[in-house]
Amino acid sequence: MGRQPCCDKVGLKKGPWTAEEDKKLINFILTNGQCCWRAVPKLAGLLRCGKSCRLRWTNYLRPDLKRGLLSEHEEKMVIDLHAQLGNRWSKIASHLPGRTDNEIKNHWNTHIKKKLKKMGIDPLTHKPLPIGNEIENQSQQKQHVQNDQEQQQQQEEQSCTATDDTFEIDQINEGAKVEDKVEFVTMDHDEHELLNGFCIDEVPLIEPHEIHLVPNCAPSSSTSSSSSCSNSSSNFLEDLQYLPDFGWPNCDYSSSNNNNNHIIINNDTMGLWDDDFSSWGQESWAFGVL
DNA sequence: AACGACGTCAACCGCCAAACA
DNA sequence: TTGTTTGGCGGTTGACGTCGT
Repeated sequence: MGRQPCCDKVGLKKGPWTAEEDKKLINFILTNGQCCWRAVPKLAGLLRCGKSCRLRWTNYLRPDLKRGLLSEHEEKMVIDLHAQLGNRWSKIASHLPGRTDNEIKNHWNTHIKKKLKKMGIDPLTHKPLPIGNEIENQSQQKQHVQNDQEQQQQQEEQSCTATDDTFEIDQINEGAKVEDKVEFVTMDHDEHELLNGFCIDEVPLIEPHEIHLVPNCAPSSSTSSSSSCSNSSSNFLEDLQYLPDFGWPNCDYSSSNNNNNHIIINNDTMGLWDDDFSSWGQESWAFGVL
């Protein structure tokens, strides 16, 4: 027999998350790490489906998330990657540290699509839009492009069995678009920059004046500009400062700065996170409340 | 000030591949 | 080997905010 069902979906809450629920989920994950999501709602005292918890965490609560609009460079990367990968948002997101597939997908649909159209570029083909008869041709073109993409994808799949990103990038760089090479070169640089210390213009998930997740070696210098916290989640951040001791095995509370209330988490305490946050690439982190 | 249209984005839905018993 | 569950993904929805009239 297989495993137990994810959730019975009876009496489970749906819709926007409340600050209280967020707090419970954050508290649980920080205490226990990410284990099996099915068990999370029960153990965390949430009337939510495990899937919903996972989504909330990965798309909104994860402390390594960047918030706010995508920078121009990130936008450019998304466009380039979309030209090569199509609507494979998770793949695209994997090249943009701190961004989720959902976020990129939304940004694409709401901002980039329009921008490209304004510029006379078809967001599907990434080629100049035909002059006149645009609307009539679009549906036909969509179908055509879809077929082309499918064919291309099939060819890709046939020609390679490896699926890791490095291989894909190599393939992409060998692909038809020469100009994209430049973008990937700069992306590597950017990724490196991001992984080693969060880029300067990043907008952290948690309001900087409330909670900081910063490299221990470099005190936070967040210059967030226009963080737009969602309605339901703005209050929980304030509540976070009242969270109980998370019980990090080797948390160095003694070294927490009284002014900033930073809690220093050494790398060897991050076992719980290894699966998902290895990309943080930091020697240690400070998770604190201002 | 009131209303409707439009834009944004968090959350849900359904499907699929991988993992598991 | 097979059936079931889980986690992840992309598409879609709907609530909420903003803008224009």
